[in-house]
Amino acid sequence: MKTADPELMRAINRFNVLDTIRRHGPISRVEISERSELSTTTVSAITGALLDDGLILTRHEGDLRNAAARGRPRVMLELNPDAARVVGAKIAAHSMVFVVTNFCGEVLSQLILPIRVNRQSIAVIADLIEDGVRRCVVDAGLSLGDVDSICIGLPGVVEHRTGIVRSSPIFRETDVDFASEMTSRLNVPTILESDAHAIALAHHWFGKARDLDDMVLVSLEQTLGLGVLHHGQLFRGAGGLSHNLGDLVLGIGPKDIVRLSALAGESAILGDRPDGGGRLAEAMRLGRGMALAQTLIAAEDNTLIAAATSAGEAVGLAVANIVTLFGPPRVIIVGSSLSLGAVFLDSLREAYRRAIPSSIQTVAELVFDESADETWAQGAAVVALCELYESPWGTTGPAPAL
Amino acid sequence: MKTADPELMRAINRFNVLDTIRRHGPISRVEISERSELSTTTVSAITGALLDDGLILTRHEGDLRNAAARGRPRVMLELNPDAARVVGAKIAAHSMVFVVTNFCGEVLSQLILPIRVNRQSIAVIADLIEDGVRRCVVDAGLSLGDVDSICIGLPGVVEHRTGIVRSSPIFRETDVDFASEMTSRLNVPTILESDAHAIALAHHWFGKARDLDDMVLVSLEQTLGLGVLHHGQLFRGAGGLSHNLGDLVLGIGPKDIVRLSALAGESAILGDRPDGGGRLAEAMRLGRGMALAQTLIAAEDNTLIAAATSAGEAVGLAVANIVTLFGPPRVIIVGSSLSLGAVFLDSLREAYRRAIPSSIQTVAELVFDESADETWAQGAAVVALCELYESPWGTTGPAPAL
DNA sequence: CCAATTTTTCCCCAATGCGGATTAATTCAA
DNA sequence: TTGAATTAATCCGCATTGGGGAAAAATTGG
Repeated sequence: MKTADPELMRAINRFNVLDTIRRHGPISRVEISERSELSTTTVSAITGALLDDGLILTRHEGDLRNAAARGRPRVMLELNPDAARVVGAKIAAHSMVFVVTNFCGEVLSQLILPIRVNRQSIAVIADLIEDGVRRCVVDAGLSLGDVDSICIGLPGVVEHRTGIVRSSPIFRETDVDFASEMTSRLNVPTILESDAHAIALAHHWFGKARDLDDMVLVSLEQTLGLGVLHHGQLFRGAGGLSHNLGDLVLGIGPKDIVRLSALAGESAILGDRPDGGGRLAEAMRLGRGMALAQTLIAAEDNTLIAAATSAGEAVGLAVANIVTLFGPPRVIIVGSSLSLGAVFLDSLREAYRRAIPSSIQTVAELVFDESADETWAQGAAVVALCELYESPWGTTGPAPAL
Repeated sequence: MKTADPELMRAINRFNVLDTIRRHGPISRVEISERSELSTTTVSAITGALLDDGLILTRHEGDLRNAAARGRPRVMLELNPDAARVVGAKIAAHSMVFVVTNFCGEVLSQLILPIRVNRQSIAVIADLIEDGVRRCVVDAGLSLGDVDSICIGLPGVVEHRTGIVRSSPIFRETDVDFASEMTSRLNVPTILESDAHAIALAHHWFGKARDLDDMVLVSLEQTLGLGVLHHGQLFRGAGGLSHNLGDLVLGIGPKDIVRLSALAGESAILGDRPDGGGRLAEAMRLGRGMALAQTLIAAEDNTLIAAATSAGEAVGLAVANIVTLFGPPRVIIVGSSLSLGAVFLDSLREAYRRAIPSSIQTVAELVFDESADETWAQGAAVVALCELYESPWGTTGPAPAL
């Protein structure tokens, strides 16, 4: 258990104030005090320190109170966008996306590399990522020295705490200490996170969960991932494991176990087609599988429609089970499989409707979101920013260890 | 978000010290200091306050160091068993169990009432519980005034935070504010908890999870429940909901959804028998169903063996899915269904073995436990004690509000 | 009986958050 | 233009916390 010294107290309140400023745009000290339930004195002290550290800025306008406001006008505070820069990356089987963001999480530059990293050696993948990071940083008009932190989002089972990739569809090996590898290559603190966790946090900051501190996100990419937000924080299982949704068992067939990934994984939907496999296989290899599938479904490709339908059904059941376990007010479903379109979605919704127990029917709402590629990378950047927000920084406090 | 004042800091450290003393028996101040990473000065101050408050006792013996220990001997500290008394209750369909425990959670008296409360009105159930609590307290040689807190463990979906029973197989109504009802009846602070959460905490304090701060417990009673311990605390979903495992979907049949409760619920295993239903139905009504089932299985009742087998299979799959999601180091499985014996257990283990993904095959170990009835009630008592431990109490601090 | 050793406490310090008084910056009315 | 009213932000002093180092306490070994 963590010992509670004044330093911790400080860190907690400091983080709360900073987070309040981030969430509620330009905001006055009084309002921070109301929202955070800290006294105005304390807020003043903390914002003073944050100003000294250059993490926030004052702005003498934008007071939105009743125009007939008497008295001393409020000074609005907002994040200093230039207080830090981070790099976020999303590595998928057929593409890599990089973004550089400022302290607010706003994208300064982005780089999409449609490169197949699938099953390359670790060294090659690390090379490609290193290159992508460096290029994206240069595109933003910066150098690596200006970057405070890097976060790489990966599919699979990623141990955030230790920076080890337990297993990932894009790695041949397991238990790879990839965070250390990238940190020493780039000479910038680099952390890892599951791609599902990254996009979940992106939705909490910018997307469809801005208003919620509890929610669940299901990502349907090559790998099926899960992100659980609990009291505003990512719920990382014991030891910081991410969740690997594809391994969920949906039923037990006559001969073997039926897993979710076997019904709803990208390769399950698109692969193993008796006819016309050539084009689709080729598209899949290039990461364009879902786009082509959309076209084929529009052309009433019955094999594919059947696959999409059963995939939707499987995901609907899995989501219902997750809602049963976690009872979140909202479930956000993202990922490339959404582009399969109505066939998939209707099937998913219908299966969910049937599977969700009536007692919690109204608890959760389903939300679908087809995020752009860079949103995923932005999510990774947010993971990095979160750590910066919590770090001690600054002028005050005993050890400004940086 | 909670504001971090000195009071909170105090509360955290105080709780840590108290919890360390509870867990590690008679223990010296130095050792507390080592374990909690607080300075000896702070430990001394806190233990001083705890001694003043009468929550702990000194003992001038039992120093287990090297006998040839020089210097001032350590003074051992331990919980004061008489610092408080709580009542824990477990309400099931066919029986109620009450215990009175001391501050250590040791049972002072217990009362088992084999009464069917199933589907009685709320008022009648409340009457029965009130009576049970009063009797059990008297049995312990106490009066209600000596009781500091009461916790009632119930099957179903229980909102601990608000004290509302969302749905329970023993209640006809839903959304019952049962905590208020019992508090006003007994005039002692009364809280609720799901029975699965209660037994999970009991295992953390006294049972098979003493050594772990992360684990999952699956309870197989009339209702199928889940308790998740995360960093030493019960993981309560958003809003403090308990989990209702029985609603999990295991597959989708040709005509309808197949839920876990339909395969592994008590009534699913024992009910709907074409032959010999009379005796079993009668036994079930009296809550002796599982005991009789054990006998029948030993006598090679094939219908029942089949039911137990498929129930085990279903639970095995569900447990595998839960391990996939939470990745706990240990899963404890408890509940009356365990008494079905090897048929059930072997089937469960085999299904689990088949269903658990190979990547996390070694993460979790399965442990089975047939706890006595009073252990469940003791778990409820522990829930009550946990709240007492966290409450401010005492001589120090600004407001000794009691 | 004294030295050595170990535990526990005492004294003082730095840091924190808070309450009340004070200062700052503005609007409104005369 | 000036002063009163009003609201925001800060300053000062207080209580509380935990921590470090010195001192006291309680033993054992010679």
